[in-house]
Amino acid sequence: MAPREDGMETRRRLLEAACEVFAEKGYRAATIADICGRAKANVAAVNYYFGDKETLYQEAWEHSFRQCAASEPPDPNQGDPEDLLQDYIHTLLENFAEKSSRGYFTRLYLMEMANPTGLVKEKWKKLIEPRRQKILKLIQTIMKKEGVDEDVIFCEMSIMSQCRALLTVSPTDIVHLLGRPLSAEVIHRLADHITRFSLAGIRAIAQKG
Amino acid sequence: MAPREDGMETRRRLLEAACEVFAEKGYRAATIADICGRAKANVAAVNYYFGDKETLYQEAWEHSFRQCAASEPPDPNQGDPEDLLQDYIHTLLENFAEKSSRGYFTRLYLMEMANPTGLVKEKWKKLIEPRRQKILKLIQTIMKKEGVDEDVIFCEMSIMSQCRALLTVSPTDIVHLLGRPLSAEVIHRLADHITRFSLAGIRAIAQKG
Amino acid sequence: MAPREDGMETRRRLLEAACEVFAEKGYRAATIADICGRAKANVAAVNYYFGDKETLYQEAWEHSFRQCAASEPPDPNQGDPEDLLQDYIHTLLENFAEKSSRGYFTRLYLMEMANPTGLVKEKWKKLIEPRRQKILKLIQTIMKKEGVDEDVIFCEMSIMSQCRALLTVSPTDIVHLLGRPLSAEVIHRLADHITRFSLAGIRAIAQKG
Amino acid sequence: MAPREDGMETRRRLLEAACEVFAEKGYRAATIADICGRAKANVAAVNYYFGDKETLYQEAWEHSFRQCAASEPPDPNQGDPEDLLQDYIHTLLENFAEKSSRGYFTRLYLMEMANPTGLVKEKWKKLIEPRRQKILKLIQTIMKKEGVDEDVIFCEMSIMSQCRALLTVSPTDIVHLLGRPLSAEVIHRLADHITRFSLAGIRAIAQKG
DNA sequence: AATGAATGAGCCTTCATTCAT
DNA sequence: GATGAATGAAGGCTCATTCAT
Repeated sequence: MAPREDGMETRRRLLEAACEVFAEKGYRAATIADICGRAKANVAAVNYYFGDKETLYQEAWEHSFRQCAASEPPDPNQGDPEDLLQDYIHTLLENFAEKSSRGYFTRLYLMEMANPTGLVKEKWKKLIEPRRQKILKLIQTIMKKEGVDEDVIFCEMSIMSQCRALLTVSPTDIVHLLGRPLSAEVIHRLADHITRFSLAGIRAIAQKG
Repeated sequence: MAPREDGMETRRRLLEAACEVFAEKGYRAATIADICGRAKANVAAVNYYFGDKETLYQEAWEHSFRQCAASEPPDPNQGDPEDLLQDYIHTLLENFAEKSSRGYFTRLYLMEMANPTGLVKEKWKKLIEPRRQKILKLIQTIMKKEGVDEDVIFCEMSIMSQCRALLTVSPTDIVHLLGRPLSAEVIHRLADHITRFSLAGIRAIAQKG
Repeated sequence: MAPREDGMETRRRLLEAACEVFAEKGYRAATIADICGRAKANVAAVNYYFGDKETLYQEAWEHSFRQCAASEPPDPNQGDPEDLLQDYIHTLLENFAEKSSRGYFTRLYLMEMANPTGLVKEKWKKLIEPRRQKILKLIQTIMKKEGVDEDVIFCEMSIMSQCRALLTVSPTDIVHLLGRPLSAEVIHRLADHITRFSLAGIRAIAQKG
Repeated sequence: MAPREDGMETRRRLLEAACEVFAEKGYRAATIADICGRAKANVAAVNYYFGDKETLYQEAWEHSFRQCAASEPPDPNQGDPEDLLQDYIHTLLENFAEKSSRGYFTRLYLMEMANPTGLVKEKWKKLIEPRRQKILKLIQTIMKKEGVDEDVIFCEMSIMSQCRALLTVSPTDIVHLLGRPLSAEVIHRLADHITRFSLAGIRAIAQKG
């Protein structure tokens, strides 16, 4: 009945749906039936195209990461390091708040951190680590350090954990925490806050010795 | 083999096991059979003592929180606010790093934030909110503000999210991130880092106006 | 703590509660926990006093029957047979409509007919059959027959099934069926109807030959 | 061993088995495992085709009703009303006595009346009520009444409850009650009895005013 | 004598996966 | 190549019953 739509089209829809559902419910709570339903595909489609749920999750993880290219960290040499950090924080937070497909990855990422499935260790190394190295480099530059030492690592942790905080509050809690819904404007102010707070922190750490 | 330990003993064992399993696997992935197995009790014991899995989870949440009493935030009038904050951050991180039962709560807490079950809203209000208010007060004092405004809220978020960062890294990742296992000594240095970083951040925010 | 209240008192309360719950929910849906709860007794009490759920049901069956002594059928020689039948039908219907403990038996009886547990066959023979014989005798007298033949048996069935009809309509359905709640007055009119309808029926059958 | 009978075949077998088991044991006592066993299907088949036990019960209710199409009540204008009533009563009783699948509905119906699950209210309205209206009309015609008043409703109750009486006696009891197994010939005589008894009853009620 | 604690068996349901077409 | 049909394994929950005191 349905025209032969090249197969890869169904596969792509499954991937999109998987990102959506996994990001929404987490690995365990997400069901293949739900994913296939949203992709308007048969329940057997996941096994046909991906083999099993685990593989689908891994593929969805990478897929959502690729969609989210905007969060590519800046090269420390492309401008003033502090400005670059500020821009990156803003981009990251906007990305986190994003409801569209570009926002899936950040949820998948956080869930994996808080409640690891252990399924994406390889992807993590392949996709996350290189970016982290770039951030470390940027912070190192700001701190005017020779290499990436513990201070740099700690500062990166401080900055990134603040950015992630946005993910750990549910929309309803945000109203209570911040007294209003999370508008683009509040996101912007929060990004400013994190930047100002962190640059001061970085400087304090850089000068501590 | 030895029943009749007069009830509350079995109940206590179930609660301990529940904390352990929920903290390890999350609400969904945890099974009653696993919990009862570790508590050396029958699968029906959960129903007998708690009614259902949801109630057990809620009780485990509160139980693990009570075990974690060391995290009681300081009163802003009990000494120099900055010293109090430093002490609190140290206590918190030691608590977080704790592998024993006192450490369960922090994992349960983070999982609930990243992947909410929606089952602990009441407990949250009762247990978490009062402490948060104390921290806000302490930060407000440090910032020499009249009341708790957005700056104070953002600063609290910055500090707490840094402390929680310790939770979002799995033990194996820690080796890669920090280059060595998480010793008490590293925890101490990290607490120092967060304190120094955050006090500088707070000051920068307080003076921004 | 509780004073030693003779034990048999608890047993009696269990029996009352069992009648109530079995009549309300049927054998399967009734739970020992519910019965013991209403009797303010321990869950183990039923097994202690009655051995098991089946025996409790049988005892409750007989107990509720004994409570319901008003439905003792009349002796055909105690007055005008048609008047006696009329009185009996009225008594029966009032009994059926009864909400108090006297009304339990009629529900237990009907449920057993419609959905037999097979547990009360002996009780049935011992308690129900003798009454049935009396009714048959009464009808035989009205029909001026020499003995209990098929006509008499069929007439008894006709009359009793009409009386039982009251049980097969739930309170809410009654509103729709009869257009109003089942008041004592409607019960009375229904008893009049059944009497008039049945006496005419009996006469028609008696004269058919 | 032979799957792929193209779906509806297994579904049909489940429905048949469900009618059988529900009619035999009632809603609560019937188990999905038993039903699937008789339908030679996996326990998960019920969930696959019907979603849950409740829906299966509702579908079985309607299915058994459709099988039982012979019980369509007559139109009062299609002939002599008294003859039509006689024919209908005969049809009904033959239907009730039926041991094959056509007889399931009457048991399901009576069980629902005596021990309501509350699950078939909609089906009841859709399937039972229209028929009842037809019977009421027929009785009204016989009584030469202008409309359906309480007398008509009471007469319908008297007639239908007599017909249903056949259901409330178990096959073994029938031997004791009627002195012999329920042969087609006895059914026929019982139908004659109910007709004669009821027509006399109706006339007595119609003339009472 | 009487009871709170504890258990095992069974039920309904969910869900990833497999199979025949 | 792609899908509807079908299944097995496992989980949560209920409940009558038993046990130790």
